[in-house]
Amino acid sequence: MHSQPPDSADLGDLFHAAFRGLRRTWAEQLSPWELTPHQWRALMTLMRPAPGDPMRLKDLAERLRIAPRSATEVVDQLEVKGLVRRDPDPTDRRATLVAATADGQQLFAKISAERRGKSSEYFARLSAEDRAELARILGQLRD
Amino acid sequence: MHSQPPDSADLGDLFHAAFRGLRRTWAEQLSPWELTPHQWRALMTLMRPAPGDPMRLKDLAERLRIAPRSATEVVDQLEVKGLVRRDPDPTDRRATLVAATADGQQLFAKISAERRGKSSEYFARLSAEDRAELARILGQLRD
DNA sequence: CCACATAGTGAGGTAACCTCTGTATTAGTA
DNA sequence: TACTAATACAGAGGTTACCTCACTATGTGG
Repeated sequence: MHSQPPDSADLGDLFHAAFRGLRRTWAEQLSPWELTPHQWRALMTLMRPAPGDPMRLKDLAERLRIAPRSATEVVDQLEVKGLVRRDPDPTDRRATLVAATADGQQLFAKISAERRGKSSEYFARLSAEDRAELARILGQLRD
Repeated sequence: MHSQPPDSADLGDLFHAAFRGLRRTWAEQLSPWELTPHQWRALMTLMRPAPGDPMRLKDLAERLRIAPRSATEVVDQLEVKGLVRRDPDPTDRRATLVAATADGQQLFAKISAERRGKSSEYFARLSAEDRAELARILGQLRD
């Protein structure tokens, strides 16, 4: 009579706890490089299509699923650190193209390697099956 | 050659997206009552053991997995709304006991009912099996 | 009784968002 | 072609949900 199935409250709580754990782990892993998880995600997104490939601020925002204004912000931060560069879009003078600098690309490679090597990955404690399962379920939630 | 397994970056992204969705959904559902998700979680936690049961601020913080100072804050907010009351702990004059007021209990009941009825629950789009699976996997992550 | 720990809070800070407004610039219509 | 509407970005300012550090009032163990 007491083993109620995981209701929404519990799931929400679990989700909340797990997410906070993920954030904390990321923050710790990134702290040696003085990058916040947010900045890392942005840099990663900029590297997605191809390492030096420029992207409009607006598109970056879309991929990060944040408001364009918020993309401006994170690009500002990365620009100050010299990891990305803003260039005017030659085809549209309203737009600015953002691209990772050589420094940015190097840092990205270094951190990626370190993370892969360390396997201090947050999700490492899950089996491969569970990771796949989690990805599948989260995919359903996103839609 | 293109269906790479969900690597950490993807999982992190999926997680991020899903969590933001959850937050947004909650915020929308709670907005008619002018409660933030955080406040709702705190109120819910206070109702956990038993509806009128007082709890030390410190214990509330522990259950919410936040710093005691942050619990002070959310209790302040709920107190202003009259949903929660602070009383001195008779057994320890350093401590304060927090308990949901009658208003708080009523609001909790009303919102709980509404949410259950509406089934506009964020996790409703998942099958029962997937919800259980998700809970199991998230539980492993929390440890 | 004295050192130390503990409970809560004031002060102040940060990350990661947001909206609203304004200014270029481009695109669509008449 | 003129003129209006939409778009891209950034300035200003706000919010949520946290945090640490320092302080005060208590309680506890030697």
